[in-house]
Amino acid sequence: MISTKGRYALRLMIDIAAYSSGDVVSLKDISKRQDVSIKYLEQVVSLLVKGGMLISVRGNNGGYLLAKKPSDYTAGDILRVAEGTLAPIACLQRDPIDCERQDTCSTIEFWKGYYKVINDYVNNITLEDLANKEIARIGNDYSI
Amino acid sequence: MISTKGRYALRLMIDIAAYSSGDVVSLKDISKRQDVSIKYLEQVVSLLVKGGMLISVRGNNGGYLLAKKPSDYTAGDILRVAEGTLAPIACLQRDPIDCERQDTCSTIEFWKGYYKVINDYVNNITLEDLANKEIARIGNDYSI
DNA sequence: AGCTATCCTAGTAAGTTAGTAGGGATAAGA
DNA sequence: TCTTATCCCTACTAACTTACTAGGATAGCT
Repeated sequence: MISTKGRYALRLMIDIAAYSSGDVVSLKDISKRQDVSIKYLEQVVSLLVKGGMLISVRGNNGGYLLAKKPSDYTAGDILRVAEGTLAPIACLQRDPIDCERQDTCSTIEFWKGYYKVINDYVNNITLEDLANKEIARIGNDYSI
Repeated sequence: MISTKGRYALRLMIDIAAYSSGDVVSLKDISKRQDVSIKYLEQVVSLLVKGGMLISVRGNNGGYLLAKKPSDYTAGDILRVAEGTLAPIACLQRDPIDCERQDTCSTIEFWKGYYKVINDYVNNITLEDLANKEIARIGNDYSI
């Protein structure tokens, strides 16, 4: 299963994409909207900064900015930075495959295919796609 | 990630499909071929018997038999019995979805799609497909 | 009865998860 | 310059999961 690190990372990126209008977004605000403690978000966001997904601005009135346009991130990029890997089994984590049983393994092709459908899915959904849904939702709520 | 329970369950089912010719296959033999301890296989196989995937025969010369034709199992059937669920996030485990944030969740549709591509993949590969590859491999090895 | 299987329950070391906690560094604004 | 809001970094921990090992009960063939 995808851990909270990956799930929160995705929500955090969507939140920044949806609520930033060029200026920084603080963890305090994200924490309120996403209902996750600032302290835990700090750890999640740290992975995203190190992974080049976000730019941080320190000091008073600091916060985070997207490093790229929302359309330039895929869900896969974000999840891989937060989760480490999306591989279903350990021996697929590295390319070329690192497994001594490889030649006699009756399931490796099956797992490669499994990994491929996941990658094809997450690599074809952008942060823009996800953020647009969120923006639409916020819009709908306001209009009630 | 898929745990050893799921991975071994798949290999165990393929092993039985490939090596049984109507008669039972013992854990002792599977253990040798798959290089997994009998004691651990006992636990894996127990899930498969309870899940209706295998029929067990006790006593001397006992072992296990497929409950159905190899073409009547999908990889998904086997993995779900061994792993419990293939859902990427907890709130998708039950249908209908069991999550209080559901209406305001900006990622639920993304995760539903993620789950769907996995299910589509594993539900369209049968044990027969997997066992045929293994049988071909054994054949190739013998012919060297 | 004895042998060889499956069956069932318990235990456990190591690792992971999902956080909390404390304090330091930095920069804007009063 | 001082305060304060913010990010940054490390450590800690309770609960859970994983990947087994171990011991003994049960069943059935010879």
